[in-house]
Amino acid sequence: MNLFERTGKIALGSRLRLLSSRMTDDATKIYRMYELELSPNWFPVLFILSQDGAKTITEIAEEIGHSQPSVTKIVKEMTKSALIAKHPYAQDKRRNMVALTEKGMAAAQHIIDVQCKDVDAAVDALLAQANHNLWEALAEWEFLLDQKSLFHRVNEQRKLRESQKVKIVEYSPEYKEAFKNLNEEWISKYFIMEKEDYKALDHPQEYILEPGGKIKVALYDNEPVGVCALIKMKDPEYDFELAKMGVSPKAQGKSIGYLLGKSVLEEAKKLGAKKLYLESNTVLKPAISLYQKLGFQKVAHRPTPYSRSNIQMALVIED
Amino acid sequence: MNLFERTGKIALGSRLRLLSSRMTDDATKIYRMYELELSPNWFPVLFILSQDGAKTITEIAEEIGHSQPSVTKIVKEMTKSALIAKHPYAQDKRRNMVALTEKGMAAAQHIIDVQCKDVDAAVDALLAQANHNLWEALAEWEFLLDQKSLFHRVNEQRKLRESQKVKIVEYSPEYKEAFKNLNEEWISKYFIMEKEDYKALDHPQEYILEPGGKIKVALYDNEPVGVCALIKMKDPEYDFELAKMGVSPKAQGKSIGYLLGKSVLEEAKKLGAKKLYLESNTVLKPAISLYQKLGFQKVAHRPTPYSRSNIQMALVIED
DNA sequence: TATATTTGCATAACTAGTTATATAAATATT
DNA sequence: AATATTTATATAACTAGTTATGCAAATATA
Repeated sequence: MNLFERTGKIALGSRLRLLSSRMTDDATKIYRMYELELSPNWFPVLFILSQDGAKTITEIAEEIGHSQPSVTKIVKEMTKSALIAKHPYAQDKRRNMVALTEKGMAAAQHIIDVQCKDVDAAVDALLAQANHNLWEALAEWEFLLDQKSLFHRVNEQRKLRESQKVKIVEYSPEYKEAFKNLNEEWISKYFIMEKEDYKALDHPQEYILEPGGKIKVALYDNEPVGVCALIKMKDPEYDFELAKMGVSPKAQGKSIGYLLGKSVLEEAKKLGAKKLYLESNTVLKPAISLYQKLGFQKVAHRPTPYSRSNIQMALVIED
Repeated sequence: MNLFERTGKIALGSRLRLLSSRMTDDATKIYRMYELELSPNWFPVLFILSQDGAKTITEIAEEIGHSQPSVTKIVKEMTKSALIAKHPYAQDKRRNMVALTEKGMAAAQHIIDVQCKDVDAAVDALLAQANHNLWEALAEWEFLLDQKSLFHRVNEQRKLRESQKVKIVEYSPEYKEAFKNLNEEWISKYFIMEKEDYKALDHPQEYILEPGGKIKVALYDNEPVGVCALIKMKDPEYDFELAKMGVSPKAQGKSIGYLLGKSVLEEAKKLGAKKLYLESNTVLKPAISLYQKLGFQKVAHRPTPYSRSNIQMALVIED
């Protein structure tokens, strides 16, 4: 069986490279057949100059999707072959206006009138023989990858898979140590532990659960890797505070924060909460964006026992 | 507008290269994300060794479609990373059996079990979003190009286009010189001019046309570039001999010989001929294959006035 | 107006492959 | 058995691009 059928889609890059090198090799032969003394890789530059007239090297590079040094090199070669001439640009001495010479124009005209037509016809005949249109498929991929890169897409898949291995469970005393450690880790990394922290982390039973709050624990391979608390508030406006969310840096990239948040939100809904509150600090950018993703929005400042808090957010729970 | 839409299919190679380099760049990032210390271009070697066990460098190169030096290089790098070990092969000291180490096996297993799955899922999702299936299209192109290369296909188109500029016309005295020159050119290149040649080439009117034969001339840009004669035979078996076919080397690659042959065959049919004959020499390989393409088949030797003739062919004209 | 930043281009060093060629071992031929 | 050819691998030189970096000119900013 074909290598690519065996490896699967992961070899798509290789497969494209192989086909493209095959085409490039044939291109060399094709150019030789038409007896124009030019190298196939000059074509994009030749074409763009024949259509758009004089251009700077940087403009050409942008237009044809090459790097600037690549165009510099091609222009140098084409200048040597007298297809191109450089014209200094009075208004801006850094720029070199690059334009086709008479010979260059003639070559471009010939290649466009004759060679392109033959190649077009040959490729069209090939496309007609195939069930799946390669040309259109390439255009679609360019478009889709512009919107979201392959890296981005693979990363999403990875997260999805990893997050399926994460289990969110109810707090029980066996997680007491994890609850403290996972929070202490980030708090002492960015700030310092405060009195209020010790109260809640050392005595979750008394300070969180008994007053009517909840704690959720994220397990990965049965190890606790994330925690999040829902703390009952004595406030006419808010029912609960989302707090003490900590995720192990070792377990990042598995959407654990999101899964914990979602689970806590569900819990709040079950408990009949109407509005949730949280406090954070703007240096914790990933946390803030997670809160936004969960639906929290910034609210005006209100008194807080934590000195690290410089942003407050709220979420209205919908039915 | 997109460059590729402007240039047309001639830039297919460029388009493939650009997409493949985009994929390769992302592949580097993807490999980094999975924190396996391996380079994406090692993958085909890693994969094939994990599936097929030990192999020589040349075997791997063949399997994955790379050149042997490319595999030598990859194997060297992978050996340095302790993924691969070389085992001398007792029966043949030139060979190096290359196999994965424990570490290599583990890396392969991980990449196949985890990374490939994520990439597969991401690519499948992409393919599902597109109307034209890139993966299938690539497979089809590989198959179609195996059958006939792009160069071959473009050459066919060029010939087709060029041959449309060729006009086949009836002989008239203005072409007398061309008739002689075009034949003398090839005869004196491969053989020497014989008495019979001078008779026919110096006096086409008397020796060919008046006895009931025909001469056709191929014009390109209104210049005679090819000639072919149909000579009446005094033979119970054959009606005409196809002879004195000459095409200018400058006008090759335009299917002129074929067009002349077809035209002469049509003429013979009009004249009620049942069977045609020709004599040639096996050194003239393109001519022999042209005659075969026209339908002529080799027949047993019969007396001939030409010393250069070492093959005889015949064609039965169908109604 | 002096200074900092940005821009356009050239150059160097790198990448991932290629073809051409050298060398030694194995195999075929005389 | 000696010699010629083929095969397996290594190495060198090339290709067509890339990124990184430096320099000078132009533009923005203090």
